[in-house]
Amino acid sequence: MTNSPRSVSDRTSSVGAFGLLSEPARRWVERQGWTSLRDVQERAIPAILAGGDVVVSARTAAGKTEAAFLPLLTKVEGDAAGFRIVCVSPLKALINDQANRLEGLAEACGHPLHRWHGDVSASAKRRARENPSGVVLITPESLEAILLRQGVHARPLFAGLQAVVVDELHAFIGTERGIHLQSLLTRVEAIAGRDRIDRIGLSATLGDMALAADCLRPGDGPSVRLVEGRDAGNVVKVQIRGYVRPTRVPEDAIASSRHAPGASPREDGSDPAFEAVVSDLGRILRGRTNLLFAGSRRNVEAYADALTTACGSAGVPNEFFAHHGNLSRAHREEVETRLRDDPRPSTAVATTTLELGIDIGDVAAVAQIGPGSSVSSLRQRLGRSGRRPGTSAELRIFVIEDEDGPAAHPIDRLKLGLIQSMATVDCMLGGWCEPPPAAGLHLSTLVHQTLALIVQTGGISAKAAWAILCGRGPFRSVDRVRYAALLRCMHEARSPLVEQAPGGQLMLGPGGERLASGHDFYAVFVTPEEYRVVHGGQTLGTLPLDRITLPGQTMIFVGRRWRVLEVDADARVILVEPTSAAMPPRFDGSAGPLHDHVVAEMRRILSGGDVPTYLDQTARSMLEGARHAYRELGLEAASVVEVGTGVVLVPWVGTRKLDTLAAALVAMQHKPAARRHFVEVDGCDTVRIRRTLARIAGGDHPSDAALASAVPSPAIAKYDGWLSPDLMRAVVISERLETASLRETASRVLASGTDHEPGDTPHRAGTET
DNA sequence: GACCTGCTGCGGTCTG
Repeated sequence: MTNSPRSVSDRTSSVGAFGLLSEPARRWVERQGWTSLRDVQERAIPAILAGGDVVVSARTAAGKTEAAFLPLLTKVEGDAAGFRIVCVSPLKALINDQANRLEGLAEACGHPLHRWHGDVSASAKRRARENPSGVVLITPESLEAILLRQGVHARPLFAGLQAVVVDELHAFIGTERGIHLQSLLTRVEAIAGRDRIDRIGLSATLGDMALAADCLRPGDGPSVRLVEGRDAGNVVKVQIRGYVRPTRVPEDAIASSRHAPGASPREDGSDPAFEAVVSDLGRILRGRTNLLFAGSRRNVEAYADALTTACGSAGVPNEFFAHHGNLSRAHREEVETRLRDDPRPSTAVATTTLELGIDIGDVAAVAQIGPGSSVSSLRQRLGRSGRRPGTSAELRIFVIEDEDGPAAHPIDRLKLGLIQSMATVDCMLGGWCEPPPAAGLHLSTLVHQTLALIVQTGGISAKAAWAILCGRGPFRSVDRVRYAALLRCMHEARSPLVEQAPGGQLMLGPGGERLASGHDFYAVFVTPEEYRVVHGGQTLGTLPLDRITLPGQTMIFVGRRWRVLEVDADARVILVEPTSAAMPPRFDGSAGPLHDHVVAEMRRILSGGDVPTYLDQTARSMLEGARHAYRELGLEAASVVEVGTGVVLVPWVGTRKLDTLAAALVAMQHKPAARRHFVEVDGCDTVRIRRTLARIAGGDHPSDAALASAVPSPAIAKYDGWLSPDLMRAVVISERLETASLRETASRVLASGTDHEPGDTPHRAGTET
């Protein structure tokens, strides 16, 4: 948006939407010096002025915020007390960004703007509560806090509400927090005594926008109007670079030649493949502003440290800075500010923390270690680069694969990290991205919302609670019978969460009182307890509590090396001092689900013959080797490979179907382990597994409930622990498994192996070369 | 075989 002598009103082509705005809003636009409204604004303004629910989608920095607030502030009216517009945002940092952006516009239109989140002073919130008006920017958790703590007194705050805006709608889709938000919006409508209050969703462009509409108005997605920004994306330059990690040398060889080049990869950084990646990263990224997505916090620390060290060795100033969720807010803001405002080149080495809409400006290039978690994440990341007209987005993916060796697992020869990277890129270039998971039962969050509704109302009948949460709200797949079962197990907990008063009203039991009065009740997600890492009185960040840390131990953190001085278990503080040698700390976590479509693309790549130009020389020869191994392992024909004392099943399906197959095999007395792309079954041969798979394919397999019982450690969500085994199984069936696909998955493994009837000589994967 | 997000109100003490 550059200054220009010509204002919007001079241009007849823009008079359409511009002319619909109120005079103060038009004057504000002119004062910005905009020469025209953006495409998405042109089309969103009439849609929002017409009323009803609207999803506005466009790429980052396309002007979505103004596209929503120009028309909303134009039509908001009435002098009665109460908030006119509530805008819910997933991050405190985004609320602060938005407030700076919207303050002038809101003021010009005569409406006050309130920020409302945990870092906003209690006095500012009290002022807003006592004199509610205009626009409030708020987090879901703070909205929950208002409903909980104000109870019936919250009604005047929302009675005159004219619209709800959901910022970064895509960040809520398919998540537990998204269900919470949907329930909150229903409760706000109920407390305002209104059937519907207009909802405006601001979203990144997704593969299927109908799913965003369903998220904005659960149960009535088709009534939501979609406005998609048409700003053309810039040219994308992609490269996938391969790196071979040499085979681990035998133990005695390590003992005799510990420092020999090409020896076994070690965690202290003497892994030659890691060093080659670091050296190329330094060469490619230095001198510009970039993002490097390293995948895990541990990798972020390892790469940031190695790149910083390399800068030191080269005698140049450091340009590489770690950024992840365990680092202090102050440090992260410093990195964000440097990326955005500092002319000096810098690269943030980050996890997913820099994927969301935090304003860091345009970066020159995006680099990534490994395939990443999904196509939609890759798209978000790439959207950070090449936004200026005339520039192109640059993406480089660095993939390390082990060298084929005598001790290697046969499946490793397929180079699935490289193949998944290629599949993810191909899906993205083809315009596809993952849809959110099908709606589950979300009973953990229903436990939370039931408690919250009781606190908010001071007591409510089961019938009325069901009507709001399940009838109108997001828990539509929970019928009255199942809700009664849920209330029963909430009541039968060792310390009851709910009790029934003589009049039939639901009240909190002692267990419910304890949960609802706790500080962490406002959020529906769990956070593990953590130690604060402190140096010289400054908090550097936090580390998970379960990590055993002892004085004298060294670690890499914030991209620098430290020695632990003291661990204070009571205060949960780790005191550290700088040191010279260290290893990155471990964090825990598990991988997210892989979609069927990406896995199908992987198979297409392995069975195909064309070599994409985006591969570098090493990646090309890796692909050639992987295709050779694919044929040699017989995977063109069969999806069963004998390995060691067991078999590997490769049905080429995504995580949920793979987990379902593994659960069925457990229930049928096998010993499977579901890996990222395949299932390993120990102590079993081809004949026996084919017999089992044939039974499954024929429909002779355990019931859904038996499959759910075979899933290890099913409790994941915050209040899962309060569900009965029956309800927990129902949750697992609806959210973790795809039982309807089981017969087909088994058939896929069998059907591709029609050349190998039971009794045929099975294909034997040689571990010899 | 990963990541990220959030948080009230009250009563006490201190300061200008």
